[in-house]
Amino acid sequence: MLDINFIRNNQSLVEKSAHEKGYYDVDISKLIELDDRRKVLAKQADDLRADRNSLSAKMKNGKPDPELIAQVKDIKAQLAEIEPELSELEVTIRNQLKRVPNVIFDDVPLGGEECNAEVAKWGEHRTDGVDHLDYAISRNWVDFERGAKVAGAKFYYLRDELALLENALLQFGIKKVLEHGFHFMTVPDMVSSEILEGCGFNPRSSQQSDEYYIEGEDLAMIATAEMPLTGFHMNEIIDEKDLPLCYAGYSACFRKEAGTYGKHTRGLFRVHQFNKLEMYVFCLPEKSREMHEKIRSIEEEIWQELDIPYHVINNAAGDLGSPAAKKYDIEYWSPVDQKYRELTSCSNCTDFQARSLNIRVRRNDGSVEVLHTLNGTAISLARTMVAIIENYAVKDGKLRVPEVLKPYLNGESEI
RNA sequence: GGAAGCGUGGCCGAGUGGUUGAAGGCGCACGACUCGAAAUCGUGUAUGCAGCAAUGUAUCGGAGGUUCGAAUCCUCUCGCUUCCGCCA
Repeated sequence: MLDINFIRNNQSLVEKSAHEKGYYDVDISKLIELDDRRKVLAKQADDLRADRNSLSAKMKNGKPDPELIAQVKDIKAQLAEIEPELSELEVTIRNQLKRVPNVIFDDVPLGGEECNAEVAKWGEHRTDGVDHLDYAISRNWVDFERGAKVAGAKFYYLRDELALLENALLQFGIKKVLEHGFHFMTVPDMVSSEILEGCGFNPRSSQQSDEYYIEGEDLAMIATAEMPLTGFHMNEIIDEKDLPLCYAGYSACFRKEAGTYGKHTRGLFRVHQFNKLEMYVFCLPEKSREMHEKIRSIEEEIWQELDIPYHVINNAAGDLGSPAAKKYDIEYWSPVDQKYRELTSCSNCTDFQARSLNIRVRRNDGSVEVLHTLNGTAISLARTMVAIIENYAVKDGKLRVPEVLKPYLNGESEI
């Protein structure tokens, strides 16, 4: 969430960003009015408490004075009138505040998805591709039918070489993130609502929530390791000298994907459960733009080494989530569909998530401020396998193995 | 799941209901000493909110309650540890 004082001082900017992102359901002026009221009440309550405290202090020697006690009781009565409204107001303000999206950077294209700007392009488009699902089924590498039998549509089994390919990709991904100084981690696959909402995801009550929730518990299955990685440092103050903190979390990811039926749902591209290696960075505010470029370059490096043609887009405002100030997507060129498809994304969330979860930095000079967080996909395995099959499979033949994956597949050049 | 114990500042660790936002130590910062360093000594060192500031106020896992006054008492709750049960 944003800082209420920032919102006060930059009201039009905040409103403009919310509008550009496309969800504009919070009345900023009203929010500021609520906070005005909160300040007045808080001041009154503080003054009353000051009176109460000084009167109480007069009775410190164990000599209760009926006169003073009566006065204190009167003050308590006044407090009792203010406090409920004050605490209710604080909750309301926080809830409203959580709904105000992060401000976009000035180099984010305005408009909707159609305004996404291509900022880089790599590789030669292949003209012939192999449909990944037909191919994988023909090799008996994937089983959606039995997946549906045990868990429902969009659940699947991977087997034999494809399951081994997934493992090889993970090993390759781990190697890459280690090379770039990330700490490899495995994480809880469930998080509490506090973490989920602090990351800027829609709450359980929301119609748009994409998460699976555990009945009777304040828990959700994670949609990305970004969730537990953000929560990792909740309520902590990190010394400046320890930043940046770079983590790469591997987890299963669970998404309901409600309402996406019909949008390229075939096969492994959009499923309810997949595995992903996610990069996550906590850094100084003035370093986050630079770090964002670094994460993007790592992602590009991965696709180049896998030799998958791609382009990078700077997502337009209407395509950004609530927490992101700027986001890059890497889309690979699908030779089957003759178009680009999303493979990874990386976002600079500035201080948006960190403020919600109270994650701060203690500067060398002793001052404390909210730090910045960023996240980026290292490798999303199911989708990457789609891209690899499309680019590397030989129709009615074997799957050629990308050079960098050979070490993890017994040195085989085809499987 | 049953029983017991414990949750205090960046960390460790004191804390008879009343100058306790909190002793002491560690760590850290600055200063002195030194050619420099180590050691030593001195000073400082939680966060939120309001305020230009002085300062006020809140916070000792969380939420309620008792009291003129709660880190200290009561209730609930969450987490951790240990023992038992169960189990990859």
